[in-house]
Amino acid sequence: MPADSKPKPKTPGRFQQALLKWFDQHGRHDLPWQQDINPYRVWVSEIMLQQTQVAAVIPYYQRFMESFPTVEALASASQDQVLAHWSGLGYYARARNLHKCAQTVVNEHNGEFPRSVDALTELPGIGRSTAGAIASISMDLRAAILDGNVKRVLARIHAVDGWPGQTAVANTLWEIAEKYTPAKRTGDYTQAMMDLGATLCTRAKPACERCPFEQHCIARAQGNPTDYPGKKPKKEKPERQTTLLLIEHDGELYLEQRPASGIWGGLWSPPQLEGDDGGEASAQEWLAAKDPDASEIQALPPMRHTFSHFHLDIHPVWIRLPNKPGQVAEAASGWYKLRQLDRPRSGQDLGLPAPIAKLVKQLTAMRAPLLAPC
DNA sequence: GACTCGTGGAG
DNA sequence: TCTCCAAGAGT
Repeated sequence: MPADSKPKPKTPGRFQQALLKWFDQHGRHDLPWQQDINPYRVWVSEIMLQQTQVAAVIPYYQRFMESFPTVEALASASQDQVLAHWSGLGYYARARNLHKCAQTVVNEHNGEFPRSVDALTELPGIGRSTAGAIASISMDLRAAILDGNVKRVLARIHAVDGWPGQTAVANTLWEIAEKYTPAKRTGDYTQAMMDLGATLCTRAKPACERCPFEQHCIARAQGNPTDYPGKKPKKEKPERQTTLLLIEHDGELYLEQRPASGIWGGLWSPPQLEGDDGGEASAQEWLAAKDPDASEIQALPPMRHTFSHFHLDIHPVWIRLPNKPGQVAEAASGWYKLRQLDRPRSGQDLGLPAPIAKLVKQLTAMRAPLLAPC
């Protein structure tokens, strides 16, 4: 059934008033990015919050703002520094785009974020919804958003069928979102919709009895709010294997920087042998070609890791080079040498992927006596 | 439109 | 242990 033929909820004016009243009483007003609001702070928060829950973002946001309090500070930082602050948060293209965007704002916009949705969308990492959030929350412009919370709330109120990943469904939701977005208190309205979705109109157990729209929600009337929005079609996750070479020499672990794009782009990791069947045999082969004199090699327990679109079995191999590191050390001349194995996520100016950080921590625990901090 | 891109919490 | 998916955007 097309959304247009369905009964419509209350008029926009009533809708917004009810929502804002609820927001004033029950909304969240103490989040870090709701203090000292300006375009820079809101922008950083919105990027961090993409596909990431509030609780996970808060400590990252605070550390980030402490190190990069202004767009100028961020623009003049190195990419390694930025990625180090993002380490463990995931979706690292966000950090690379964030850095690039800061430099664009400083160099081409006089250090000021452009004051329109269209101009904001031109910037790297800022799409339609994030632009709407920045414009409405930090600039008090009338601009709509359509994040996961708003999609869920609107899909339920209007009983919009289908998965929002489909363009037609998304277009329908955008239309509704634009229609409801008020010209006054737009920032509060935006926050209110997200708060409603995050705290009350939740995915699994919506608290309809506390919702300001209870009497006007079609999905509630139908008795099946959790059927909205429609689910994403399932897909099989392919299996991948990798051998991770934990090469240690003279109390240091060798790390190489990953390619700028792709998974963990720009982050640092022990060298990987990708696409093989994994394990000690392939590591032996690799090592033999590089350094016949290598002393000790030991396979560690494999780690299974699930990404959003594939499974990865990591086969770590621990290689301890003799005092004369030979050709491996030569090959590794451009590599980073990690000394503070016990603190892979602090006091460093480069980023490590979360599973790698964990592994390094484990490795340290195994051989702590030999690798005391210098 | 279909893929790619992380991580941790919830169930 | 496994699936699902959260304040999406880029290719």
